[in-house]
Amino acid sequence: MGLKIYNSLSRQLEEFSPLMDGHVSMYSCGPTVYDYIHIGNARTALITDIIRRYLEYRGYAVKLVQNLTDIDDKIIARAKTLGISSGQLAQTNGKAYFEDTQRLGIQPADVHPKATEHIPEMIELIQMLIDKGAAYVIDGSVYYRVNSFNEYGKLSRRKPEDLLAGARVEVDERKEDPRDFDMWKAAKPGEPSWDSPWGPGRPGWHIECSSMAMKHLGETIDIHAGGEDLLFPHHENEIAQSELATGKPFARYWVHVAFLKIDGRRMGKSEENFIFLREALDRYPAEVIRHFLISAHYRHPLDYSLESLQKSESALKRLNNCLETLQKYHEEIPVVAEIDNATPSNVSETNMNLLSAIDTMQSRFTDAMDADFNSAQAVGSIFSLVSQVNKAIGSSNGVFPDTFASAYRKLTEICQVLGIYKINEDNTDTTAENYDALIELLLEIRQGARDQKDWDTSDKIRDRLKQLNIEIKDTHDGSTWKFVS
RNA sequence: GGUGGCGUAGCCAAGUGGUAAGGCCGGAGUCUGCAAAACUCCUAUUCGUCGGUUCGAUUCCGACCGCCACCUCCA
Repeated sequence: MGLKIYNSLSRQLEEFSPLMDGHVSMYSCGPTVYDYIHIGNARTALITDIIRRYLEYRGYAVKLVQNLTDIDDKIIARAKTLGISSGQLAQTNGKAYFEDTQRLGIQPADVHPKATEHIPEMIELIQMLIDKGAAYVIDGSVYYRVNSFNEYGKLSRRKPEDLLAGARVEVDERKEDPRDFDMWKAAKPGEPSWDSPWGPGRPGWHIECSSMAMKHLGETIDIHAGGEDLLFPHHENEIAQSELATGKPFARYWVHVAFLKIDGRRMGKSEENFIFLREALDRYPAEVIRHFLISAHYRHPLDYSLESLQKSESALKRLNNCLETLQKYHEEIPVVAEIDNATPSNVSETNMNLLSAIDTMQSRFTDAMDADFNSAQAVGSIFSLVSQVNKAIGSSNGVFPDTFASAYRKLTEICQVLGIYKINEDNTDTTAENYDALIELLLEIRQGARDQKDWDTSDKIRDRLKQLNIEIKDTHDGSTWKFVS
């Protein structure tokens, strides 16, 4: 059983096989940086991140390119109201984009090309299209002649007459065909511009992706991802430009991420119903937001609500509790010892069951992700094992520490692919170390009180520590503590 | 008008031509000095409605109802 991807181009689930054995080239349409990104934008970025992580987990070498649209009408307009330059605005928001996505645990792409740094490449591509008769110049702007590409509409399945019937197509009398779109926009007075053979101007949106994808990944790329709203016209136009220029398929697998909704409607910037990713990150740990965003399959709409985030928070707490309990086995058992854990004569049924549950989780996880990156199902496989582990810990008769250690390693390995466990682990540990001795002392005193059934003192210590976000649990093996938020 | 999608327990959400993963919330227990955590049991003979195909459909087909999106910038 291999990996299958739903290809928007064929509208079918297809067996995935990259152009070059073992290597995957992937392009993801990035943000237009006129503002911070909202959680809806983050969904697409996160799915891209997880597809990449999973492909790597499966052994592929992935090259991911994600563009930054740093010049367009909205940037110009926003910069004007703020009284700063477009460049300044783009730079500030571009920086913010990386801050936000990295807080969410999204790994940077291998290349993050900016439109303004690829003007010559775009001019070259436009010129090529003019030379081929696929574009025409009017008043310093260059338009793509949709009629010159007879496969136009193959991605979105739109027929010319359908488009014309829609009353919402902007009528520009200068264009030969209402469907034609601009690849180069002549600058109006006062607008930022770049020199070109057709006069000063700036690139159109679609040309930048064609040009930068081909520059960094070649004429044919394996996977092209983006939000479903980009399917038309953006991706349709990318195909038209690129394929007419090269005569080769532009992207082999088109992946489109469904919308994040809020109150049943699409979360969108023009809707003004969005929540910035950074706002959400201030309220919830990154893992919680990630868990929420992958709790439905990427091709299905997902509704944002406080309640949903809380559900994810509770679910993740369950996962964390389990892993924290397992962690000590992992720390006590050297990894090498794990290899030979088959055997002993006194091997219990619980132990056997747990071992097989670990294998089951592994294969169910892979099957789920192989089925067009079904993250919701994949998460289910993880929680099934969590349940098994908890039962085994509860009974704990005849379960080898090795088995628990092995469960810990497998679970954390899988969680890494989805990024739902300690993705930004680094700072908390040193803080914990500093507190360690101090809290151990308090726990010792408390244990003394408990031995004398002095519950007042015992509970006081627990309650006061709780106020300091330190939670104590009494178990059979003594008391444990941890930071909570 | 054109195109596409969705409707599964109180909520969120997988899934399959043979009778429903997982999570959350709630209730009752077990454990515990009490908490916390965990465990057990309870919570869909049923998958929007009505028909059809089939030995059998939630899963295939058709109609209908409801919701959403794209066709204009938007992940």
